[in-house]
Amino acid sequence: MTKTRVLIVDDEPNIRDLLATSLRFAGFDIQTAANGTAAVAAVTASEPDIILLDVMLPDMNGFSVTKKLRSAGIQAPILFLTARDEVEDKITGLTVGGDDYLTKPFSLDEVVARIQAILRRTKSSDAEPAVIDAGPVVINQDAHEVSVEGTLVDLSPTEYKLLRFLVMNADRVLTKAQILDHVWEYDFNGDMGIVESYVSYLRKKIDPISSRSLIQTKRGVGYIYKKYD
Amino acid sequence: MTKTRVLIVDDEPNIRDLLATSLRFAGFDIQTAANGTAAVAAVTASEPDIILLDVMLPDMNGFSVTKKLRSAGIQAPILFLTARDEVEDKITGLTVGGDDYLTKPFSLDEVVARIQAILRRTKSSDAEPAVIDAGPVVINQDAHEVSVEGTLVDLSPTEYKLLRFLVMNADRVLTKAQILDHVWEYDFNGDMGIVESYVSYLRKKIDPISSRSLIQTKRGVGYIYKKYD
DNA sequence: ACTAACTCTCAGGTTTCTTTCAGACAAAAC
DNA sequence: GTTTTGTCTGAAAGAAACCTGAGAGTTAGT
Repeated sequence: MTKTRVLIVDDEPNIRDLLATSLRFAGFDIQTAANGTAAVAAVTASEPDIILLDVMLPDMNGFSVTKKLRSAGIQAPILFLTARDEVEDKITGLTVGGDDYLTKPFSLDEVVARIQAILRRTKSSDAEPAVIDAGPVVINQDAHEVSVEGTLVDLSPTEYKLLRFLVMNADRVLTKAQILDHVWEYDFNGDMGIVESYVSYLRKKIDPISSRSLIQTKRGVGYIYKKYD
Repeated sequence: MTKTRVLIVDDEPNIRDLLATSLRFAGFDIQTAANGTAAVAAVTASEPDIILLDVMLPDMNGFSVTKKLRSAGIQAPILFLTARDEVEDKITGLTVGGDDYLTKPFSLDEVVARIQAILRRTKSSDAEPAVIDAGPVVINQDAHEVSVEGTLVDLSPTEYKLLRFLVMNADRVLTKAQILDHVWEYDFNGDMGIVESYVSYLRKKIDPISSRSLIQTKRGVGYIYKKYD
């Protein structure tokens, strides 16, 4: 099975590198472009399976790039990236078909999740399953629902992302730094105490349902979710 | 199989030498750089498999160096080194992908362990296995778990590091000085009595489970962990 | 505009870990 | 058998890591 090809189009080098590094680690084959013209050139060179496209580029906007891509016969789904205050006006009408959008600043874990969601919706055989079954915890990513031993639990957005990250890395210790860098938005610069807080919130919600302690503390190292006891 | 190449970037000559010597002994192929500029130059000369990068360098900080490296197309994972009091502010956003960080002062054994953990995650082929199976003692480094004859044992961070060091050097006598130098932080300046204390703690936890004495004393020399009787 | 829910920070409280030390103990030397 | 040397271990102070509740500030929904 060949890797899924992702084209990243963004004019900020920081974001490009951040996304490239993160997605490459997640197993994708990455290409980048800094503007619309380069993007159009890149897709013809090697057709990507999905495109990450910043809506505000120096040379042209999201509409123009999309139009150019589509008329060049590119059918790859697009995940639009946009600043929070541009959302309403710029995005409406863009996310047709399998497309979706994400507001900056995003969390790296969320980008990966969204990409996989799109791949799942649009054909692509090499897609991760929508349901993560990890012992007592089952996460349905399409429905955004979490159940512990069959019981549905109501989680806040951050709680959901944190649990998903822990569960996707089941049986492996994650440091607070790693959790912070993957689950929280990339521009977050608060302290790691927030991870402790959210672990505490999560435990309060999911531990009473289960017969055991699902999220364990590895003192001096981090946290771990164990699939089996 | 060719050796794993490690690039060490730190402005303190002491730390550089300490790391270089220790990692060379651990079987790595070492290169060093004293600042960000030299680091960028070094990676182009010979691409390393992993980079040890001090976050506070005289000419640029961790962000800048990382940015430069990434935009130069270097995809090698990075293990960031940082002073304890810089942690909160300087680190957030750095441990993307397979990256990780370690606070100074660290223990040499820990550096090697972290490097191997990163290589394991980033699938750099020539990686040590996550599970160390040494007779009765089995250490799962991903989960940070230790079992003796199948029974899980709960160890403190230092107990864990000590046992891992003994087990990784199974069937070889280790002097208290060696143990102190590898397991404790490099600036530790207490006496070797602490090794005795911790050996005692370990024995109290693991010996009752096993049918034999796992850590043996070589009077006048040091300690040895024997895989088989 | 009001309310509810969520995010984030902070500090007090609690638990666990580290380190030192002194006396008990064991092995080798004489 | 006694001394000397080296090792073991329990106690205890202090430090570090972690947990959690309360509250301020923000956002989202009605």
